[in-house]
Amino acid sequence: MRIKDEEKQQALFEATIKMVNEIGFVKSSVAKIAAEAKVSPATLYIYHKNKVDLLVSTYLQIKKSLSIEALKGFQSDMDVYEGLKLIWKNLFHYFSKHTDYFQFTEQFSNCPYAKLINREEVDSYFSPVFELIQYGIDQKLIKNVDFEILHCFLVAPILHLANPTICNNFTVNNENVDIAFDLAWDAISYRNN
Amino acid sequence: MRIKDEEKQQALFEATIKMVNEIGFVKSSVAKIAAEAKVSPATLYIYHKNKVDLLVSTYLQIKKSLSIEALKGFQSDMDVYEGLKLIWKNLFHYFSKHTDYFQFTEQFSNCPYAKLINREEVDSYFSPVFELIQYGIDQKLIKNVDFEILHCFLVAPILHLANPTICNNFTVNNENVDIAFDLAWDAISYRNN
Amino acid sequence: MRIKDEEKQQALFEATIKMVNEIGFVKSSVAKIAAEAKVSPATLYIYHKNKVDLLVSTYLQIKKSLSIEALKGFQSDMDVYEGLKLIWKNLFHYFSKHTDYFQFTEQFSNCPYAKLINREEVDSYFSPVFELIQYGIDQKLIKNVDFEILHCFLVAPILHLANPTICNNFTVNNENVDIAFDLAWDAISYRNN
Amino acid sequence: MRIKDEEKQQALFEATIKMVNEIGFVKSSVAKIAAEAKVSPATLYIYHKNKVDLLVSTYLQIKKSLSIEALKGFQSDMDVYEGLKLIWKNLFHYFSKHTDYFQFTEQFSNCPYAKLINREEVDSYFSPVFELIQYGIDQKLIKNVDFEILHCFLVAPILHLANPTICNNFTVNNENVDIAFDLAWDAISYRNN
DNA sequence: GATGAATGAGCCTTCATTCAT
DNA sequence: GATGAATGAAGGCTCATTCAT
Repeated sequence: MRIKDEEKQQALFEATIKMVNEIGFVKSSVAKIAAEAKVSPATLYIYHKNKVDLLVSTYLQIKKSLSIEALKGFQSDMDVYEGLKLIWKNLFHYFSKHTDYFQFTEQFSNCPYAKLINREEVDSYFSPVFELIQYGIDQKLIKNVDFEILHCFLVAPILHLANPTICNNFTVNNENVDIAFDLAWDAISYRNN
Repeated sequence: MRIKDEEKQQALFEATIKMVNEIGFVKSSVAKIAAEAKVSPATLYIYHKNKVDLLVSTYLQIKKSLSIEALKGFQSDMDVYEGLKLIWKNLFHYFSKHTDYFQFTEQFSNCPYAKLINREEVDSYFSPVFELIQYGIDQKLIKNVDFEILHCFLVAPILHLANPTICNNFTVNNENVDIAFDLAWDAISYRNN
Repeated sequence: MRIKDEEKQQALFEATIKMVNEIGFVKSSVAKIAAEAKVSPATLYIYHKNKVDLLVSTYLQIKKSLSIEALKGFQSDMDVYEGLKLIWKNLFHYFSKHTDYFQFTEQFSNCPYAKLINREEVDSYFSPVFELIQYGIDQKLIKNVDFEILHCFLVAPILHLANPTICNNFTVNNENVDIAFDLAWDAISYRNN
Repeated sequence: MRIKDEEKQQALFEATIKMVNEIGFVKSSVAKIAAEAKVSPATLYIYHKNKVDLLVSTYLQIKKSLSIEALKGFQSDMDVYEGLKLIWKNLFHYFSKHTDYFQFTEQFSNCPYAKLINREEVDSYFSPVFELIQYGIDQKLIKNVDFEILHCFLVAPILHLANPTICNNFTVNNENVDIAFDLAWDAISYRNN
């Protein structure tokens, strides 16, 4: 008996992302993805129940790895400002390094496949961030407004600026990333003037 | 020669949006869209060169109407804060009223069809906003940072908060919209402490 | 607008029977049937909802035409012996003339597709025969036994003898058909010795 | 070298019959049959050259066991009437006990797989019956007509009445079986009135 | 002997588009 | 202009069979 080939699994993961980014969900057929992964279409079905399962699990795998990278170096006793800035920079770094992964998830979250995701589970990967924000609110460092508002000022700008499909006039470098964070911080933090 | 039927045109527009929102680009076939519009597939080709043309022109039509609504009541001599707030509220209002249009464009902009759009043209619909921001910078009311950064803090949060696919715990009402704008304003405006 | 083509319909009917007889249900793909009918696979789906519908409606059409041929020349006031003999001969004649139709129905009735048929409806095509048998019973010309037993002695032998797949040593000619009917008659009729 | 596992062999035999009866030849894939037998598809190929071989040998095995059961208690010096009646009852008994085996063979004999069977060989299993009929003819107890006619009146009714796919209004019990045999006997025997 | 992995070929069906009326 | 019929190509998926362990 042959054993399941980890390389094929990985090749399918990469091929899926590549094809979806290059030609979109609409034209990314199983045949093309399999060809890109140098695997038979039938083989794909050993690793995934069907096409949707392939796409969903690709998405989840990216989100998982993203959450790990996002929290790299983070400690729960960090200063709120420092903590959020670290995560902000980690996210930009991840998106710059894995533009392809990022593009895939953005396309995914904006199409009906998104409904197939258990949002709570994915959110749980990022719970330390949520806790940090809550701590900031409690400490009156962060405005006490609807959580989604805070969350969106901390996340949406990154997704926007790092996304070359949407925003192609922006250069992601240390300076710009720092500047952008300052805007985010000004948005959410208490002014004590 | 009979004249092209304005009603059919409109029916196709609405059907396209409905189908794409319900089942996504992937499964929205010409046949289904035509059926939804109560029109023959062949008829669709009288109004549009091909499927892509149908989608692209649907997108552009929405963007056009969006820009008109966004600028409703705006005057070029407006105060920067007031002007931006007006537009901010107009946008939220439009997205709440036309959730379906909005969803369509979000799905569109995040998939490869977006490459087919002449971005400059669409941006030109919104040029008064850009000019207002630039004026704010010149007047030292708004931070003098990369334009994309400012732009994204003014737009990305709206797209995030108003999008039920992404953000379903947020209630769009006057109070929340005002609060959110204050965060945006704090993000982009000069602090003079 | 083009109109539905009666010839294509008929070509599909014949092609289905031909393929199923030649290579069986297992290997009779939609592609092969369509090719045999000189029609695109897609065209088949204009005339039939799916493959099963094609097979079922082919079966029903044959059964309908069979019932018409079987009852040709039959009158309700006929002598029981003469009536049954007429039908018996009509059936043999039909099966000899349309061996292909016959083979198709036999293969169909013995496989799970048969479950999809509304038996009562098909039986209703043959109701005059059933009434004649019942009349024979009432007149004490035919044994008063379970109806299925009578029915099977009147039908099963024909299906057996006329079926070249099962019975290839038998020559269907007038003499043999008459002889066979005498056996059937002896089976079902009262002996008054 | 380990020895072939008799249990696996048997499991495949049963699984084949079960699947073919439940979903038909068309949908009975090797994978499904193997799964039903709790065996790997690859294992199946140790016991059978290919899929067709599996089906054919399943058919032959049933036919063999059928012939044994059919002739149980039969002796070559039996009275013609008694002999035929014994076999008639044995057949009904077998078909009632092994409805699944029976259904399989009926489906098999009516589809192109039947061509792969060496008919003479299968017939040879039943040669005592044929000899008995011939003896009956010689003794002028049985009509001297084409052998296939006699054969079909002795066999076709059983296959018809015992087959729930074709005939579902008939109750197989001792009384009905006896009555049916009387019809068969009346069909084939000389009348001496 | 036994097995799950692996596969090219083929399955049924739907696709975007054009034809003929 | 409007339409349902028509289609070759391609869609997702499963097939019978073999491979490698």
